Amino acid sequence: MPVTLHDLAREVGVSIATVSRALSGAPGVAEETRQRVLAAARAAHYRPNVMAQRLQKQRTDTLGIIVPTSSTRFGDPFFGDFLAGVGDKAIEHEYDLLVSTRAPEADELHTYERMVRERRVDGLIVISTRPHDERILYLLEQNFPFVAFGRSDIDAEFPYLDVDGEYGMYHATRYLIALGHRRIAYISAPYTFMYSTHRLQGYRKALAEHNIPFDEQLIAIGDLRDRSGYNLTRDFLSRENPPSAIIACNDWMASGAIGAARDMGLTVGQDLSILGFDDVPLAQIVHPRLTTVHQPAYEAGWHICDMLIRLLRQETLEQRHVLLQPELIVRESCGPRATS
Amino acid sequence: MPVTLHDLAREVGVSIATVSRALSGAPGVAEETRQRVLAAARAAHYRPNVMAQRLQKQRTDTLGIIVPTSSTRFGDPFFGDFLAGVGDKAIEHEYDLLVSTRAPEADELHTYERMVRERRVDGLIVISTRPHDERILYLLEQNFPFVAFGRSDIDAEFPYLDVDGEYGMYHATRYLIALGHRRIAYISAPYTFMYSTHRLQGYRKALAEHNIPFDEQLIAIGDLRDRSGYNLTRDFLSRENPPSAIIACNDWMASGAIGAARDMGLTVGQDLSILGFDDVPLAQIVHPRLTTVHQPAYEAGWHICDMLIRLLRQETLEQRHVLLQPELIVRESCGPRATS
DNA sequence: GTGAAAGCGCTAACAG
DNA sequence: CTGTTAGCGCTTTCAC
Repeated sequence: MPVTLHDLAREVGVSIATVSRALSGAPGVAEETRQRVLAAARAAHYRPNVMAQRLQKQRTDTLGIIVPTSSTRFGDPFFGDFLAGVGDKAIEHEYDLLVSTRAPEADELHTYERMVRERRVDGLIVISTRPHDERILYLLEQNFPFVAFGRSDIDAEFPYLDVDGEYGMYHATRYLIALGHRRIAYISAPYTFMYSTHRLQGYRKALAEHNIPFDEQLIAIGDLRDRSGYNLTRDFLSRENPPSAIIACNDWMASGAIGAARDMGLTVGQDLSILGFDDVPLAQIVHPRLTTVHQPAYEAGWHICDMLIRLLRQETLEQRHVLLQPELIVRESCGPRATS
Repeated sequence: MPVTLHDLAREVGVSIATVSRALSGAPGVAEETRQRVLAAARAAHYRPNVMAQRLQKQRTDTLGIIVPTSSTRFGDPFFGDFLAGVGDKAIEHEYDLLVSTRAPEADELHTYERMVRERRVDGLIVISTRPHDERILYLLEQNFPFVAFGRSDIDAEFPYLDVDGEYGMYHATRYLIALGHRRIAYISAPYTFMYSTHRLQGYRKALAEHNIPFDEQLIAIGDLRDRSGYNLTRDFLSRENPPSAIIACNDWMASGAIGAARDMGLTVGQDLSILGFDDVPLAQIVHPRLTTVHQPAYEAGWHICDMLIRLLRQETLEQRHVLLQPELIVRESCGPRATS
C-alpha cells in the first residue's frame, strides 16, 4: 500500500494539513517541524498521489496532442522530431504529454470532445491544420486553451506557430528560375492541408515575378508518399513538352521523383532538377542528395509547447502568431537547365 | 462550469447515487428512471470528470511509455510506427497513452519512479531493452505491471514481445553465403542494446554452419545513423582484403554503406552486396533498393499494448513471451559474389 | 428501486 | 504556528 499524507501525519505526530504545507513549501510551518516531516517523507519514500492533487486543484498538468495515424502514420520522421520537441519541453515544465492516435475518418472531433469535456488535459496542440478547421472552431467555441501548428482560413484569431511555406516555396522556385528553368512542374500535397495553399502561392508568386505564365498542366497532387512522387513524375516526363524541373511538397515525393527520373534514364541534377520540402534525414541519403527547404521540426514542436504552457500559466505571449522562415538547403539534385 | 452528477441529480429529481448507477449501467435502477437520467445527461452534454473517477477507482486507465529522445530522437520511423500501433490499441480499449521523452543520460530511472510511485499510469511499456536492464529490475521489484519490447539477460522472468533477431540475421547471413560470399562484414548496433547480441549470434551461427571462421576484423560497431554506416564502410573497403558483402544492423547504416560504396566507384548488388535490418520505408527508396530483414513495427506495438492491457485486466496471457519471426525481404542490394 | 453517507488523497480557508 | 473542516466529483456499501 502506498504511503499517504495521513500516514506521515500519524508518524510525525502532526496534522495532515501541516504535512501538506511542509511538503509543498507553503509558509507557516516551523522550520523544525518541516524538517521532521521531510525526513519522514523521505524515509517512507512518500510520493503524492497525483490524481488526488489533480481533482483538488482542478488541473491535470497534462498536455494533449491528437495524431492522425492513417496515411503516413507517425512514419514521417518529420512528425517524430516534432513530437520529440514537444515532449522535451513538456517534461522540462513537469507537464505530462498525452498522445492520442486517431484516424481522421474516425470522427476525430469526438476525440477532441473527449479530451476537453472529460478534462483529461489542460491544453491541446493541434497539428496539420486544414482550411475551415473544425477542430479549431470547436476549441475556440469551448474556449479551450490550444496552440496550432499551422494556420487556417477561419474568421477568428487563435494562437499558432507556422513555418512560412509561401516564403519557402517562393525562394525555392526563384532558385530554379535563376538556374534557367521555365517549365517547373509542381507536385502539391492534398489541399486538405492548409499549408498546401500557402506553398502553392509561393510558387505562383515567384513565377509571376519572372513573367512565367502559370500552367495548370504542370500542377499535380500527390499523397505525400514516395510512390505518388514516382508515378506523377513519370507522367510529367512522358509528355510532349516535359518540365525541366520538378518541385515536390515533401521529401518523400521528391525521392520518388528521383527514382522515376533514374528509371527513365535521366541524370538528376543535370537532365532534370528535383527539389523537395522538409529536409528529413532521407534528403541526405538519396542520390543525388536532395536540394530542399528545411523545416525545423524539433524546434517547432519545442516552441509550440512553450507557447501552450505560457498560455496555461496566464503569462502573456509576446507573440501569438509565430511564422518561422524556412531555409533553402542547396545540395545536388538541382542544376542549370540543360541547353539542348 | 462543467455539469456534474450533482447537477443532473437535482434536475431529474433523484439522488446523485441513482444518476451514477443509471449512467454506469449498474443494475438496480428502474428502466424509466434510467431513461430520464440518460436524457438529461445527453441534453446537458454531461461528461464525467475522469480525475474524480480515477481517484475513486484507484486506477488511471492510462498506459505509459518512456522514450529516449537522444541520439536518434523519435526520428526513426521504426519507432513512429511502433508507437502508432501502441496508440491504436490503447484507444481501442479506452486507455490513455502517456508518452514521456527522456534522455537516457538524464537519470532515466527517475522518470520510471515518477510514473510508478505517483501512480500516473497503470502499466508501462519498456522499449530498447538492455543487458542487465535496471528499468526492468526496478519494475519487477516494485511489482509494477509492464511488458517489454525485447528481452534481457537478467535472472528473472517478465512478459515481453521481441522480434527474433538471431533468426533474422541467421537467415540474412545464410542468404549471402548462398550467394557465394565468404568475407561478410558486419556493422553492429551498440551493445547497450540487447538485440545487438542476438543478431550477432545469428550471424555467427550461419558462419559456423558453413565452416566460415569468425573474423573479429570484420565486425564494427555503428551508432545506428547513416553517417556511421558510411564511414565504417569506407574503412572496410579500404582494406587489403575487403569484404564482398556488408550487413548492417539497421537500414540507416545500410543506406550509408550504399552511399560509401557508390562514392568509391562500386556498383552495389554487383561489386558489393549490402543488407539491412528493419525494412523502413527508406529501404525502398534508396538505389538499389535494399535487401533487408522486415520488422513488423506497427504490429509489434499493437501486440505489446494488447498484452499489457490483458495483464492489467488480470486476464491470463496465453503467452507471456512472444517471439516474432522476421522475414528477409529480397530486393536488389545483394548479388552473387563477383568472381574476379 | 432509491437515497444517505462514507471515502478515494489531497489542498485551502478558517479557527485557535 | 498548527489543527479542524470542508470540499474536488465520483463510486459504492448499507439502509430504507
